[in-house]
Amino acid sequence: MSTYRLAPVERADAARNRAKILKAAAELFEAKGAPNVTMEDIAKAAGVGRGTLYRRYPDRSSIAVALLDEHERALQEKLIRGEPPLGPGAPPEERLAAFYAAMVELLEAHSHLVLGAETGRSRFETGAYGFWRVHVRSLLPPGSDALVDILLAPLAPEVYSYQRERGLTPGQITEALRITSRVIAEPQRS
Amino acid sequence: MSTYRLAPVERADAARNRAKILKAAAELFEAKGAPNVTMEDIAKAAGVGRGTLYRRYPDRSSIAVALLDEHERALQEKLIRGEPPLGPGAPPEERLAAFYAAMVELLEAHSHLVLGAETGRSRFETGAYGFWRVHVRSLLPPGSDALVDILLAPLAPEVYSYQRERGLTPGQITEALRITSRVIAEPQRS
DNA sequence: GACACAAACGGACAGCATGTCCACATATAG
DNA sequence: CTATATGTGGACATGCTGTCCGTTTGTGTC
Repeated sequence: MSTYRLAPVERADAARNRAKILKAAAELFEAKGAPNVTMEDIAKAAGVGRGTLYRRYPDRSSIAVALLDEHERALQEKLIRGEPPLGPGAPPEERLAAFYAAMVELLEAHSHLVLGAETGRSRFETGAYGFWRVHVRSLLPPGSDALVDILLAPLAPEVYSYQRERGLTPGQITEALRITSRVIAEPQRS
Repeated sequence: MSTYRLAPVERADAARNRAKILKAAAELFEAKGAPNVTMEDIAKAAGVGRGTLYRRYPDRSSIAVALLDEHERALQEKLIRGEPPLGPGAPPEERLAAFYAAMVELLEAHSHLVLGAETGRSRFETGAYGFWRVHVRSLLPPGSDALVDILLAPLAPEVYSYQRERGLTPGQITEALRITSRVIAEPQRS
Protein backbone atom coordinates (compact mmCIF):
# COMPACT_ATOMS: atom_id res chain seq x y z
CA MET A 1 0.00 0.00 0.00
CA SER A 2 1.77 3.11 -1.19
CA THR A 3 1.37 6.62 0.19
CA TYR A 4 -1.35 8.75 -1.30
CA ARG A 5 -0.37 12.10 -2.55
CA LEU A 6 -3.56 14.11 -2.61
CA ALA A 7 -1.93 17.21 -3.99
CA PRO A 8 0.59 16.03 -6.54
CA VAL A 9 3.49 18.45 -6.76
CA GLU A 10 3.05 21.21 -9.27
CA ARG A 11 5.39 20.82 -12.18
CA ALA A 12 8.19 23.33 -12.51
CA ASP A 13 6.97 24.78 -15.80
CA ALA A 14 3.47 25.06 -14.43
CA ALA A 15 4.68 27.04 -11.43
CA ARG A 16 6.69 29.30 -13.69
CA ASN A 17 3.69 29.99 -15.85
CA ARG A 18 1.46 30.67 -12.90
CA ALA A 19 3.91 33.32 -11.76
CA LYS A 20 4.09 34.83 -15.24
CA ILE A 21 0.31 34.94 -15.47
CA LEU A 22 -0.16 36.64 -12.12
CA LYS A 23 2.52 39.17 -12.84
CA ALA A 24 1.15 40.01 -16.27
CA ALA A 25 -2.40 40.21 -14.97
CA ALA A 26 -1.45 42.54 -12.13
CA GLU A 27 0.22 44.92 -14.57
CA LEU A 28 -2.67 44.86 -17.00
CA PHE A 29 -5.27 45.39 -14.30
CA GLU A 30 -3.30 48.31 -13.02
CA ALA A 31 -2.81 49.81 -16.45
CA LYS A 32 -6.19 49.37 -18.11
CA GLY A 33 -8.57 48.62 -15.29
CA ALA A 34 -9.66 45.10 -14.59
CA PRO A 35 -12.94 45.09 -16.53
CA ASN A 36 -11.18 46.11 -19.73
CA VAL A 37 -8.67 43.30 -19.67
CA THR A 38 -9.56 40.20 -21.67
CA MET A 39 -8.36 36.69 -21.04
CA GLU A 40 -6.51 36.87 -24.31
CA ASP A 41 -4.70 40.03 -23.25
CA ILE A 42 -3.46 38.27 -20.18
CA ALA A 43 -2.43 35.14 -22.03
CA LYS A 44 -0.53 37.14 -24.60
CA ALA A 45 1.15 39.39 -22.05
CA ALA A 46 2.16 36.38 -20.00
CA GLY A 47 3.48 34.63 -23.09
CA VAL A 48 1.30 31.57 -22.69
CA GLY A 49 -1.53 30.12 -24.74
CA ARG A 50 -5.22 30.52 -24.00
CA GLY A 51 -5.53 26.91 -22.98
CA THR A 52 -2.80 27.26 -20.41
CA LEU A 53 -4.44 30.28 -18.92
CA TYR A 54 -7.87 28.71 -18.72
CA ARG A 55 -6.44 25.58 -17.16
CA ARG A 56 -5.82 27.42 -13.90
CA TYR A 57 -8.04 30.45 -14.01
CA PRO A 58 -11.42 29.92 -15.59
CA ASP A 59 -12.20 33.62 -15.57
CA ARG A 60 -10.89 37.07 -14.84
CA SER A 61 -12.25 37.21 -11.40
CA SER A 62 -10.43 34.08 -10.26
CA ILE A 63 -7.17 35.78 -11.15
CA ALA A 64 -8.05 38.88 -9.23
CA VAL A 65 -9.04 36.75 -6.28
CA ALA A 66 -5.66 35.07 -6.36
CA LEU A 67 -3.95 38.46 -6.46
CA LEU A 68 -6.01 39.79 -3.60
CA ASP A 69 -5.62 36.69 -1.55
CA GLU A 70 -2.57 37.65 0.44
CA HIS A 71 -3.83 41.07 1.37
CA GLU A 72 -7.17 39.76 2.52
CA ARG A 73 -5.51 37.01 4.44
CA ALA A 74 -3.39 39.54 6.31
CA LEU A 75 -6.50 41.41 7.40
CA GLN A 76 -8.26 38.20 8.34
CA GLU A 77 -5.33 37.29 10.51
CA LYS A 78 -5.52 40.62 12.31
CA LEU A 79 -9.23 40.20 12.89
CA ILE A 80 -8.73 36.86 14.55
CA ARG A 81 -5.53 37.33 16.45
CA GLY A 82 -4.58 40.99 16.19
CA GLU A 83 -4.66 43.75 18.75
CA PRO A 84 -7.96 45.37 19.68
CA PRO A 85 -9.96 47.11 18.45
CA LEU A 86 -9.43 45.18 15.21
CA GLY A 87 -8.78 41.95 17.03
CA PRO A 88 -10.76 40.47 19.92
CA GLY A 89 -11.16 42.36 23.16
CA ALA A 90 -12.83 45.62 22.26
CA PRO A 91 -16.60 46.20 22.34
CA PRO A 92 -18.42 45.13 19.16
CA GLU A 93 -19.18 48.64 18.04
CA GLU A 94 -15.52 49.62 18.08
CA ARG A 95 -14.46 46.41 16.43
CA LEU A 96 -16.91 47.01 13.63
CA ALA A 97 -15.66 50.55 13.16
CA ALA A 98 -12.09 49.29 13.07
CA PHE A 99 -13.04 46.63 10.55
CA TYR A 100 -14.66 49.28 8.36
CA ALA A 101 -11.56 51.43 8.55
CA ALA A 102 -9.33 48.53 7.60
CA MET A 103 -11.57 47.64 4.69
CA VAL A 104 -11.45 51.19 3.41
CA GLU A 105 -7.68 51.00 3.44
CA LEU A 106 -7.82 47.75 1.56
CA LEU A 107 -10.28 49.05 -1.00
CA GLU A 108 -8.25 52.18 -1.46
CA ALA A 109 -5.00 50.30 -1.95
CA HIS A 110 -6.31 47.67 -4.33
CA SER A 111 -9.32 49.18 -5.98
CA HIS A 112 -8.26 48.04 -9.44
CA LEU A 113 -7.97 44.44 -8.32
CA VAL A 114 -11.05 44.44 -6.21
CA LEU A 115 -13.10 45.92 -9.00
CA GLY A 116 -12.13 42.99 -11.17
CA ALA A 117 -12.71 40.35 -8.59
CA GLU A 118 -15.63 41.04 -6.41
CA THR A 119 -18.05 42.87 -8.53
CA GLY A 120 -21.77 42.32 -8.74
CA ARG A 121 -23.12 39.00 -7.62
CA SER A 122 -19.80 37.18 -7.71
CA ARG A 123 -18.78 39.21 -4.71
CA PHE A 124 -20.91 37.01 -2.50
CA GLU A 125 -19.38 33.84 -3.82
CA THR A 126 -15.81 34.62 -2.82
CA GLY A 127 -14.30 33.06 0.24
CA ALA A 128 -13.38 36.48 1.52
CA TYR A 129 -17.01 37.58 1.65
CA GLY A 130 -17.84 34.51 3.65
CA PHE A 131 -15.14 35.44 6.10
CA TRP A 132 -16.29 39.05 6.49
CA ARG A 133 -19.76 37.70 6.93
CA VAL A 134 -18.82 35.39 9.79
CA HIS A 135 -16.82 38.12 11.41
CA VAL A 136 -19.53 40.76 11.38
CA ARG A 137 -22.04 38.13 12.37
CA SER A 138 -20.00 37.42 15.47
CA LEU A 139 -20.16 41.05 16.49
CA LEU A 140 -23.93 41.20 16.38
CA PRO A 141 -26.45 39.97 18.91
CA PRO A 142 -28.10 36.67 17.93
CA GLY A 143 -31.02 36.97 15.57
CA SER A 144 -29.80 39.95 13.62
CA ASP A 145 -28.92 37.86 10.59
CA ALA A 146 -30.41 40.28 8.15
CA LEU A 147 -28.17 43.05 9.42
CA VAL A 148 -25.00 41.29 8.34
CA ASP A 149 -25.31 41.73 4.61
CA ILE A 150 -26.72 45.19 5.11
CA LEU A 151 -23.68 46.25 7.08
CA LEU A 152 -21.40 44.74 4.46
CA ALA A 153 -23.21 46.29 1.52
CA PRO A 154 -21.42 49.67 1.66
CA LEU A 155 -18.13 47.84 1.20
CA ALA A 156 -19.06 46.68 -2.28
CA PRO A 157 -16.28 47.85 -4.60
CA GLU A 158 -18.75 49.59 -6.87
CA VAL A 159 -20.11 51.64 -4.03
CA TYR A 160 -16.69 52.62 -2.78
CA SER A 161 -15.33 53.59 -6.17
CA TYR A 162 -18.50 55.51 -6.94
CA GLN A 163 -18.08 57.51 -3.77
CA ARG A 164 -14.45 58.20 -4.55
CA GLU A 165 -15.36 59.39 -8.02
CA ARG A 166 -17.84 61.77 -6.53
CA GLY A 167 -15.01 63.41 -4.70
CA LEU A 168 -15.35 61.86 -1.27
CA THR A 169 -12.11 61.13 0.50
CA PRO A 170 -11.25 57.84 2.19
CA GLY A 171 -11.35 59.72 5.46
CA GLN A 172 -14.89 60.94 4.94
CA ILE A 173 -16.05 57.49 3.98
CA THR A 174 -14.39 55.94 7.00
CA GLU A 175 -16.04 58.49 9.23
CA ALA A 176 -19.46 57.81 7.74
CA LEU A 177 -18.95 54.10 8.24
CA ARG A 178 -17.94 54.76 11.82
CA ILE A 179 -21.27 56.43 12.35
CA THR A 180 -23.00 53.51 10.70
CA SER A 181 -21.31 51.12 13.06
CA ARG A 182 -23.24 52.69 15.89
CA VAL A 183 -26.38 50.81 14.88
CA ILE A 184 -25.19 47.81 16.78
CA ALA A 185 -24.62 49.74 19.98
CA GLU A 186 -28.08 49.34 21.45
CA PRO A 187 -29.87 46.20 20.36
CA GLN A 188 -33.11 47.15 22.09
CA ARG A 189 -35.98 48.40 19.92
CA SER A 190 -36.65 52.13 19.93
CA MET B 1 -41.16 81.85 -38.49
CA SER B 2 -42.83 78.53 -37.98
CA THR B 3 -43.34 76.71 -34.73
CA TYR B 4 -40.55 74.42 -33.58
CA ARG B 5 -41.45 70.93 -32.74
CA LEU B 6 -38.69 69.69 -30.52
CA ALA B 7 -40.19 66.25 -30.09
CA PRO B 8 -41.64 65.30 -33.45
CA VAL B 9 -44.60 63.00 -33.01
CA GLU B 10 -43.73 59.36 -32.84
CA ARG B 11 -44.94 57.55 -35.89
CA ALA B 12 -47.80 55.13 -35.39
CA ASP B 13 -45.83 52.04 -36.39
CA ALA B 14 -43.00 53.08 -34.12
CA ALA B 15 -45.32 53.37 -31.16
CA ARG B 16 -46.79 49.97 -31.95
CA ASN B 17 -43.36 48.41 -32.03
CA ARG B 18 -42.30 50.05 -28.80
CA ALA B 19 -45.30 48.48 -27.13
CA LYS B 20 -44.55 45.08 -28.65
CA ILE B 21 -40.96 45.30 -27.47
CA LEU B 22 -41.81 46.22 -23.91
CA LYS B 23 -44.43 43.51 -23.68
CA ALA B 24 -42.12 40.84 -25.07
CA ALA B 25 -39.25 41.96 -22.85
CA ALA B 26 -41.39 41.90 -19.73
CA GLU B 27 -42.46 38.33 -20.45
CA LEU B 28 -38.95 37.16 -21.22
CA PHE B 29 -37.47 38.80 -18.13
CA GLU B 30 -40.12 37.16 -16.06
CA ALA B 31 -39.65 33.76 -17.65
CA LYS B 32 -35.89 33.43 -17.94
CA GLY B 33 -34.48 36.09 -15.65
CA ALA B 34 -33.22 39.35 -17.06
CA PRO B 35 -29.53 38.51 -17.33
CA ASN B 36 -30.27 35.47 -19.49
CA VAL B 37 -32.27 37.33 -22.07
CA THR B 38 -30.40 38.51 -25.13
CA MET B 39 -31.25 41.44 -27.33
CA GLU B 40 -31.94 38.98 -30.11
CA ASP B 41 -34.39 37.04 -27.96
CA ILE B 42 -36.32 40.20 -27.36
CA ALA B 43 -36.28 41.27 -30.99
CA LYS B 44 -37.47 37.87 -32.12
CA ALA B 45 -40.18 37.60 -29.46
CA ALA B 46 -41.40 41.06 -30.31
CA GLY B 47 -41.38 40.25 -34.01
CA VAL B 48 -39.07 43.07 -34.97
CA GLY B 49 -35.56 43.21 -36.37
CA ARG B 50 -32.40 43.86 -34.38
CA GLY B 51 -31.99 47.28 -35.88
CA THR B 52 -35.44 48.32 -34.78
CA LEU B 53 -34.80 47.19 -31.28
CA TYR B 54 -31.44 48.93 -31.00
CA ARG B 55 -32.87 52.13 -32.39
CA ARG B 56 -34.78 52.71 -29.17
CA TYR B 57 -33.07 50.66 -26.56
CA PRO B 58 -29.31 50.46 -26.86
CA ASP B 59 -29.07 47.76 -24.21
CA ARG B 60 -30.97 45.45 -21.96
CA SER B 61 -30.84 47.74 -19.01
CA SER B 62 -32.52 50.61 -20.83
CA ILE B 63 -35.48 48.35 -21.45
CA ALA B 64 -35.69 47.33 -17.83
CA VAL B 65 -35.47 50.97 -16.83
CA ALA B 66 -38.39 51.76 -19.08
CA LEU B 67 -40.39 48.93 -17.56
CA LEU B 68 -39.57 50.01 -14.04
CA ASP B 69 -40.24 53.61 -14.72
CA GLU B 70 -43.86 53.76 -13.76
CA HIS B 71 -43.42 51.90 -10.50
CA GLU B 72 -40.51 54.04 -9.44
CA ARG B 73 -42.36 57.16 -10.39
CA ALA B 74 -45.27 56.16 -8.20
CA LEU B 75 -42.97 55.82 -5.22
CA GLN B 76 -41.23 59.08 -6.01
CA GLU B 77 -44.58 60.77 -6.07
CA LYS B 78 -45.42 59.43 -2.63
CA LEU B 79 -42.09 60.58 -1.25
CA ILE B 80 -42.70 64.11 -2.38
CA ARG B 81 -46.38 64.57 -1.84
CA GLY B 82 -47.66 61.51 -0.02
CA GLU B 83 -48.76 61.05 3.55
CA PRO B 84 -46.20 60.82 6.33
CA PRO B 85 -44.15 58.96 7.25
CA LEU B 86 -43.31 58.29 3.59
CA GLY B 87 -44.13 61.83 2.59
CA PRO B 88 -43.04 65.05 4.30
CA GLY B 89 -44.00 65.74 7.89
CA ALA B 90 -42.55 62.87 9.90
CA PRO B 91 -39.13 62.97 11.58
CA PRO B 92 -36.24 61.99 9.30
CA GLU B 93 -35.58 58.70 11.02
CA GLU B 94 -39.13 57.53 10.45
CA ARG B 95 -39.16 58.77 6.89
CA LEU B 96 -36.01 56.84 6.16
CA ALA B 97 -37.48 53.70 7.67
CA ALA B 98 -40.62 54.15 5.61
CA PHE B 99 -38.57 54.67 2.50
CA TYR B 100 -36.65 51.49 3.21
CA ALA B 101 -39.87 49.57 3.67
CA ALA B 102 -41.29 50.88 0.42
CA MET B 103 -38.10 49.99 -1.43
CA VAL B 104 -38.24 46.46 -0.09
CA GLU B 105 -41.74 46.14 -1.46
CA LEU B 106 -40.59 47.43 -4.79
CA LEU B 107 -37.59 45.13 -4.90
CA GLU B 108 -39.73 42.19 -3.92
CA ALA B 109 -42.38 42.90 -6.53
CA HIS B 110 -40.03 43.56 -9.42
CA SER B 111 -36.86 41.74 -8.59
CA HIS B 112 -36.56 40.28 -12.08
CA LEU B 113 -36.76 43.68 -13.68
CA VAL B 114 -34.59 45.41 -11.21
CA LEU B 115 -31.92 42.76 -11.52
CA GLY B 116 -31.74 43.46 -15.21
CA ALA B 117 -31.72 47.19 -14.91
CA GLU B 118 -29.81 48.44 -11.98
CA THR B 119 -27.06 45.99 -11.47
CA GLY B 120 -23.45 46.75 -10.72
CA ARG B 121 -22.14 50.15 -11.62
CA SER B 122 -24.97 51.06 -13.96
CA ARG B 123 -27.18 51.31 -10.92
CA PHE B 124 -25.65 54.66 -10.09
CA GLU B 125 -26.24 56.02 -13.52
CA THR B 126 -30.00 55.63 -13.53
CA GLY B 127 -32.22 58.58 -12.91
CA ALA B 128 -33.94 56.69 -10.13
CA TYR B 129 -30.73 56.38 -8.15
CA GLY B 130 -30.24 60.09 -8.41
CA PHE B 131 -33.69 60.60 -7.02
CA TRP B 132 -33.22 58.25 -4.07
CA ARG B 133 -29.95 60.00 -3.45
CA VAL B 134 -31.47 63.44 -3.28
CA HIS B 135 -34.24 62.18 -1.08
CA VAL B 136 -32.03 60.48 1.48
CA ARG B 137 -29.69 63.42 1.36
CA SER B 138 -32.53 65.69 2.36
CA LEU B 139 -33.20 63.60 5.44
CA LEU B 140 -29.65 63.90 6.72
CA PRO B 141 -28.00 66.76 8.55
CA PRO B 142 -25.72 68.84 6.31
CA GLY B 143 -22.25 67.49 5.83
CA SER B 144 -23.10 63.82 5.95
CA ASP B 145 -22.63 63.37 2.24
CA ALA B 146 -20.73 60.15 2.58
CA LEU B 147 -23.60 58.58 4.47
CA VAL B 148 -25.97 58.84 1.55
CA ASP B 149 -24.50 56.14 -0.65
CA ILE B 150 -23.78 54.01 2.38
CA LEU B 151 -27.41 54.09 3.39
CA LEU B 152 -28.48 53.27 -0.15
CA ALA B 153 -26.00 50.44 -0.60
CA PRO B 154 -28.15 47.74 1.05
CA LEU B 155 -30.84 48.43 -1.54
CA ALA B 156 -28.67 47.21 -4.38
CA PRO B 157 -30.64 44.49 -6.18
CA GLU B 158 -27.77 42.02 -5.82
CA VAL B 159 -27.71 42.44 -2.08
CA TYR B 160 -31.44 42.07 -1.75
CA SER B 161 -31.70 39.01 -3.93
CA TYR B 162 -28.74 37.45 -2.18
CA GLN B 163 -30.43 37.90 1.16
CA ARG B 164 -33.65 36.43 -0.15
CA GLU B 165 -31.81 33.42 -1.50
CA ARG B 166 -30.26 32.89 1.88
CA GLY B 167 -33.74 32.44 3.24
CA LEU B 168 -34.37 35.85 4.77
CA THR B 169 -37.91 37.13 4.45
CA PRO B 170 -38.84 40.60 3.23
CA GLY B 171 -40.07 41.27 6.74
CA GLN B 172 -36.75 40.44 8.33
CA ILE B 173 -34.92 42.60 5.86
CA THR B 174 -37.27 45.50 6.40
CA GLU B 175 -36.80 45.19 10.13
CA ALA B 176 -33.02 45.20 9.82
CA LEU B 177 -33.20 48.27 7.62
CA ARG B 178 -35.42 49.93 10.19
CA ILE B 179 -32.70 49.42 12.75
CA THR B 180 -30.17 50.81 10.32
CA SER B 181 -32.23 53.93 9.86
CA ARG B 182 -31.59 54.77 13.47
CA VAL B 183 -28.09 55.96 12.62
CA ILE B 184 -29.45 59.30 11.62
CA ALA B 185 -31.32 59.81 14.86
CA GLU B 186 -28.54 61.45 16.81
CA PRO B 187 -26.08 63.33 14.65
CA GLN B 188 -23.77 64.10 17.55
CA ARG B 189 -20.57 62.09 17.92
CA SER B 190 -20.54 59.38 20.57
C1' DG C 1 21.59 8.84 -19.62
C1' DA C 2 17.59 6.87 -21.87
C1' DC C 3 12.71 5.77 -21.54
C1' DA C 4 7.87 6.06 -20.62
C1' DC C 5 4.13 8.22 -18.91
C1' DA C 6 1.57 11.77 -17.06
C1' DA C 7 1.07 16.54 -16.88
C1' DA C 8 1.13 20.80 -19.11
C1' DC C 9 1.06 23.57 -23.30
C1' DG C 10 -0.78 26.49 -27.06
C1' DG C 11 -3.34 27.87 -30.72
C1' DA C 12 -7.05 26.71 -33.85
C1' DC C 13 -11.90 26.54 -33.69
C1' DA C 14 -16.82 26.95 -32.93
C1' DG C 15 -20.32 29.45 -30.55
C1' DC C 16 -22.53 33.41 -29.06
C1' DA C 17 -23.85 38.13 -28.26
C1' DT C 18 -23.11 42.77 -29.57
C1' DG C 19 -23.76 46.74 -32.24
C1' DT C 20 -23.65 48.86 -37.00
C1' DC C 21 -25.06 49.71 -41.56
C1' DC C 22 -27.86 50.41 -45.43
C1' DA C 23 -31.16 49.17 -49.04
C1' DC C 24 -35.97 49.06 -48.65
C1' DA C 25 -40.72 50.03 -46.80
C1' DT C 26 -44.20 52.99 -44.85
C1' DA C 27 -46.44 56.80 -42.52
C1' DT C 28 -47.51 61.56 -42.76
C1' DA C 29 -47.58 66.34 -44.71
C1' DG C 30 -48.71 69.24 -48.44
C1' DC D 1 -50.59 61.61 -55.32
C1' DT D 2 -46.03 62.68 -54.35
C1' DA D 3 -42.14 63.83 -51.64
C1' DT D 4 -39.58 63.13 -47.71
C1' DA D 5 -38.44 62.04 -43.30
C1' DT D 6 -38.82 58.34 -40.33
C1' DG D 7 -38.72 53.71 -39.33
C1' DT D 8 -37.59 48.77 -40.45
C1' DG D 9 -35.11 44.31 -40.81
C1' DG D 10 -31.54 41.34 -41.19
C1' DA D 11 -26.89 40.63 -43.04
C1' DC D 12 -22.42 41.59 -41.46
C1' DA D 13 -18.22 42.50 -39.06
C1' DT D 14 -16.24 42.29 -34.56
C1' DG D 15 -14.70 40.65 -30.24
C1' DC D 16 -14.72 37.59 -26.36
C1' DT D 17 -15.41 33.11 -24.39
C1' DG D 18 -14.42 28.52 -23.49
C1' DT D 19 -13.12 23.93 -25.44
C1' DC D 20 -10.53 20.53 -27.76
C1' DC D 21 -6.68 17.93 -29.09
C1' DG D 22 -2.13 17.11 -31.26
C1' DT D 23 2.37 18.32 -29.49
C1' DT D 24 5.85 19.37 -26.05
C1' DT D 25 8.09 19.01 -21.64
C1' DG D 26 8.95 17.51 -16.91
C1' DT D 27 9.69 13.74 -13.72
C1' DG D 28 10.43 9.40 -11.74
C1' DT D 29 12.44 4.81 -13.06
C1' DC D 30 15.70 1.51 -14.65
